[in-house]
Amino acid sequence: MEASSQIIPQALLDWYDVHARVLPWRSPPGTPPPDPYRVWLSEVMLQQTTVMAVKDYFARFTARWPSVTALAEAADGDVMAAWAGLGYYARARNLLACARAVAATGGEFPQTEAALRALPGLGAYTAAAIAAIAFGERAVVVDANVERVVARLFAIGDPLPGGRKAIRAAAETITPSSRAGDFAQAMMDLGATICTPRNPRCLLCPLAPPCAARAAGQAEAYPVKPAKAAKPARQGRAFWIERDEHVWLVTRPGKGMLGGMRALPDDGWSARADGGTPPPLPGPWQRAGVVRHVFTHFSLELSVDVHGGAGDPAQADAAGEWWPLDRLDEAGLPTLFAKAAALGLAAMKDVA
DNA sequence: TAGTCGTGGTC
DNA sequence: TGACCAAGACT
Repeated sequence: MEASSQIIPQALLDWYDVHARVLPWRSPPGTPPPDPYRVWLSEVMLQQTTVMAVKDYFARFTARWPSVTALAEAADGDVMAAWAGLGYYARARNLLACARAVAATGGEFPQTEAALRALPGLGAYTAAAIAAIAFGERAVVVDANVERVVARLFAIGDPLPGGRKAIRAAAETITPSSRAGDFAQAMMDLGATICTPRNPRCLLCPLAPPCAARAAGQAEAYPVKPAKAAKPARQGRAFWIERDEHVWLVTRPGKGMLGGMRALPDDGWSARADGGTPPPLPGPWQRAGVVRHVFTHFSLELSVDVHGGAGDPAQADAAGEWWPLDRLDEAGLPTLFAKAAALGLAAMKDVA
């Protein structure tokens, strides 16, 4: 590697030695790497998710399942319920699949980027990140932070997603062969705290001297992103059926929206269309309220209706279970249905 | 390649 | 207040 290409990583690592964030899944700069299990778990949780949101979940998961073999032996429903509220539930399904694959091959994570990439839920970013952080491999780690830092550093104006090829090539040129994990985490810390999407703090940036976008006074203009499509507004209904201090809950199909999660029965709303399928019991139904929830690609106005009659959905050939109200917080409802359940619960209390 | 897939914080 | 965004993966 030429001397000039080491200036950037060296400046970044010097900055990281002083300013590294202290995080539960991280070891301090220049110290031995953390347990690969904790690196893997944190990386999966951090996909498209903020550090603040992950912290509590990481603590609960590691306390309950201290190793990958312990997690591999967990029941599916327990893991899904523990993940409830964190979002992108395919990650939890893949987490279990990955833990079981690792446990089945001896309980040790593979130590190379290529082998990690083959595991469920580990894409290009996560495989590279684990290889670098847990095993010290010189892997080119490119997440949204790195994309932003590199696009600005080299003033790469090719719009995403096509511009990712040029960004990756540029990232390759500044990735050092030593301290691979620290370098990757330093890039992400820089992107999270200094080289932010809006109002970057260039005056505090250790990479300001060589930064091409900064020199042009155009840091915030990079990376160039395409305009986003408008979100459709959908409508649907959820149904609260209460008997003897229990509520009727279903488990959603394994794939698709909120897949594998417990939920209130609903009318089949989706990103593509409003709901419309009939309720699990004949009426009368009474409107308890409306929940407004915004997903990544659509918004939903979900009416919550409570049942005011008799009948048993279990005898109406519906798949589900009676869940005790005093343990509702253990049901692992995703946020949308947790909000809906709060309305249903309150409405029934008012009646009583 | 482009669409799908959650949630909560920020400005 | 709404649009943007976060340590992306999968199909």
